[in-house]
Amino acid sequence: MIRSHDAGSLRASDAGEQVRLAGWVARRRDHGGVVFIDLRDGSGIVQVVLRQEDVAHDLRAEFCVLVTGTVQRRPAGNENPELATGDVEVVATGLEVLSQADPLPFPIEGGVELNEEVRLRYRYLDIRRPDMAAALKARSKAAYLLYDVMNARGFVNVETPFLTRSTPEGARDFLVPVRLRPGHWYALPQSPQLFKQLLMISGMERYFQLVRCFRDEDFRADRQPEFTQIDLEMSFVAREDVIEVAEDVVSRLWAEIAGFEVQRPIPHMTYADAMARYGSDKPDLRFGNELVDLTQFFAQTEFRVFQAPHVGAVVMPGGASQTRKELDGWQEWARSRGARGLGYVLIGPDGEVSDSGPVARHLSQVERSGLPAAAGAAAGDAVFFAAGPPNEARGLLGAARLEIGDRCGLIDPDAWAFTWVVDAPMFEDDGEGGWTAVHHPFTSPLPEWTSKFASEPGGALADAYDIVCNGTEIGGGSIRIHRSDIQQQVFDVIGLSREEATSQFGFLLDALRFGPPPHGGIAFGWDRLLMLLTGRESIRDVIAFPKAASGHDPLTGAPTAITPQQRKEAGIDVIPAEPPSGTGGQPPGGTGWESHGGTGGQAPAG
RNA sequence: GGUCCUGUAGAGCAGCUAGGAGUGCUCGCCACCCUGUCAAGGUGGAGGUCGCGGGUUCAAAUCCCGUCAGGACCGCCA
Repeated sequence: MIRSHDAGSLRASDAGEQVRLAGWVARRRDHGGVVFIDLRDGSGIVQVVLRQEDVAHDLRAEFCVLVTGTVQRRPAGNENPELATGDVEVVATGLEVLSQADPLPFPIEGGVELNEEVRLRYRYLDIRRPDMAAALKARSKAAYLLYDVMNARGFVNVETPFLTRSTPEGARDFLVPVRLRPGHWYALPQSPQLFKQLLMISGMERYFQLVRCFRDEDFRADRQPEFTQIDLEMSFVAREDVIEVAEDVVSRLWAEIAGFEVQRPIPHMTYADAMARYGSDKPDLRFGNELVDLTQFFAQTEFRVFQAPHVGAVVMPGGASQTRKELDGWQEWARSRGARGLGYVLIGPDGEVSDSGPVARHLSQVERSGLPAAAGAAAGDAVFFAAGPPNEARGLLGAARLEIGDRCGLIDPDAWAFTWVVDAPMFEDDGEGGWTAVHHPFTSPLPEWTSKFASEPGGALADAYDIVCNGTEIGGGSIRIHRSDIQQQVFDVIGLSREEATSQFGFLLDALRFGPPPHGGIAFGWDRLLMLLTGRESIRDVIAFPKAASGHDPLTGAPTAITPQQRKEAGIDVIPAEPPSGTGGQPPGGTGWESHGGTGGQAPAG
C-alpha cells in the first residue's frame, strides 16, 4: 500500500505527524523559492509545500504523485477556510512522480459547462471532476441502502438471464446472434418481468434485483438504451403491501441521501384525477395551477372550436403582459407538440376579458363576463384553451401547465412532491378499432372489474400504481393476473389468439397452470431516481459510462462494424427454414413492460 | 421519421442580424521574473481547415444549399 493517509482527512490535530499521500496535482503555484501544490485524492484536497530546488522535474496538473512529509498548521493568516484541510498543510520531505500527465483536454477543477462529447470521450477524466465523483459515490451509497432495506425485509436477490427470448411486446429488443444456432437470436431483456412472475410461482415469495435492462428506442435526457431498475415482486400481497415496501425504499433513500423526510403514507391520486387536474399521469405537485374544465361552461357556445367533446383551460398568472411575440411563441410551442395551436384570452386590468387574442371576439357577452370566474383567472392573467378529445386536450394543457410553472417561477426548486397515481385504465383504444394494454397484459384488473372488464374494456381499471416525484415517474407496478381464465380474457380483449398467446407466452401460461400464488410488484427506474435524488439534469450524470444521444459511445467507439468472419460465425445472415415460434404475429398491445417510466406515454400532444 | 438549438485555438465564449485580412475576451499551455501562495501576480510567447462540402459574390466565420457531430424535444419508449 503506497497510500497511508487520506488527504482530505488531515486535521490540525495531526500536526507533527509523518504522512505518505498519493494523489493528483490539482493545481500548482510557484512563489519565489517555494512551490505549492494542491494534492487531490478521493477524500479531498490538501496543500503540499515544496522547496523549488526539490522539484527537479516538471510537476503539472494531474500528475500522479506520492508525497512524504510532515503535517503542520499553516502559518497564521494563511488559512484557507474554503478547504476542509485549510488550516493544515503538508511540508514535503520527498516527492515521487508516479506518472505524468499530458495537458488536459478540459479543466478538471472548476465548474465549467463542458461539451458532452468531449466529456464522454475522456470520461475517466470527467469522473475525476468532483461533481461526477460525488454522483457515482451517491449512487453506490444508494445501492447499499437499498440492499439493506431489501435484506432486512427478507427479499431474495435472484439474478435473471440477460440472454433471453425476444417478445413482440413493448419496446424494440436488442438482439444477439447465436453461433450455435445460426439465424437464431437472443434478445436482451427489457425487464425481468416474466422471470420474476415465474419466481413467484417457484415460491420465492419475495424477489428483488437491481438489474440492467435494455430497450432499443430513441434517447432522451432521462433515457439510455441500457438502464438499471430496482425490480421486485411479492406473493400473497395486495396493492398496499407493495406500496408499503416501495415507500420504505423511497423514504430511506431520500432521508439518507437528500436529507429529506418523506411524509408517509405518500398520498394517492387516481389516474382519472391526475389527467383531469394536471393533464398528466405523472403530475408535478410542487405547484398548483390546476387545469380547469370548461366543457359545461361552453356547452351552448356558438364558437365552433369550442363545440368539442372537451374544452379545458389553464391560467398563466400575469400572462396578459406578454408581448405579441411571446404569445405567438406559445402557438409555435403548441404546434411543435402536434397541436393546431393554443387559444388564449387575456384578462385586462379591470378583470374583464380583453379584446385581443384569437378567441375573445368569438365569445358571447355572457361567456366573456363569466369566463374569468369560471377559469379562476384574475386581472392581468392569460387563459390558455384546448378543445378536442379529452385526453388530447388535457395532455396539451398539462404540458402548458408545466411550461407556465417553469416560466412563472411557480416551482420551488427545493421541494419534493411525491404521489401515487393509481387505477390506470387497463386498455386504451389502439386507433384501429381494437384495444391495447396500457401497462402490460399481465396486469390484474381492480377486483370490482374482474367480472366485467371483458365486456367494458373502455372503462376497466387496472390494479396498477405508479409513484411520481416532482413530475417524474420513478416507479410503476401492478398486481398481476394469477388466474389463467382471466389471463385468457385479457388476451381476448386485446385480440391475441390462443395460438399467438401460446407461441409468445407459452412458458408463462404453462407455469400459471401449477398453483400460481396471487402476486404483484413494482420496478423503479434507478438511474432516473438517482438523477432526481442528486439534482442532476441528465441520467448521463449518474451513469459512469453512458452513451451519447446518437446511440454510440465516444469513449470506446462502440458500436463497431464486424468482420466478415464474425458475421459468418454469428450466423446473422442465415434465414431459418421456419420462423422460430413466438417471434411472428402482431404485438398483443401494451406500451411495454413495467419499468422506469417514459416521458410522454400518456400525454398525447393534441 | 420530424422540429429546434449548438459547432470559431486545448477548454469556455464573443464576432454572424447588416459580407471587407483569423478581429477579440476569459482560462489553460510554454519561457522568464517574484521568499507563503491558496481563482496568486508580472513580462513575453506558441497555438486556428471559423465542423465538412458545394454555391452566391470582387470578397464568406458571416448569406444560401447539402452534410456530419453534440444537445433538447415530438413521434417512439414506462
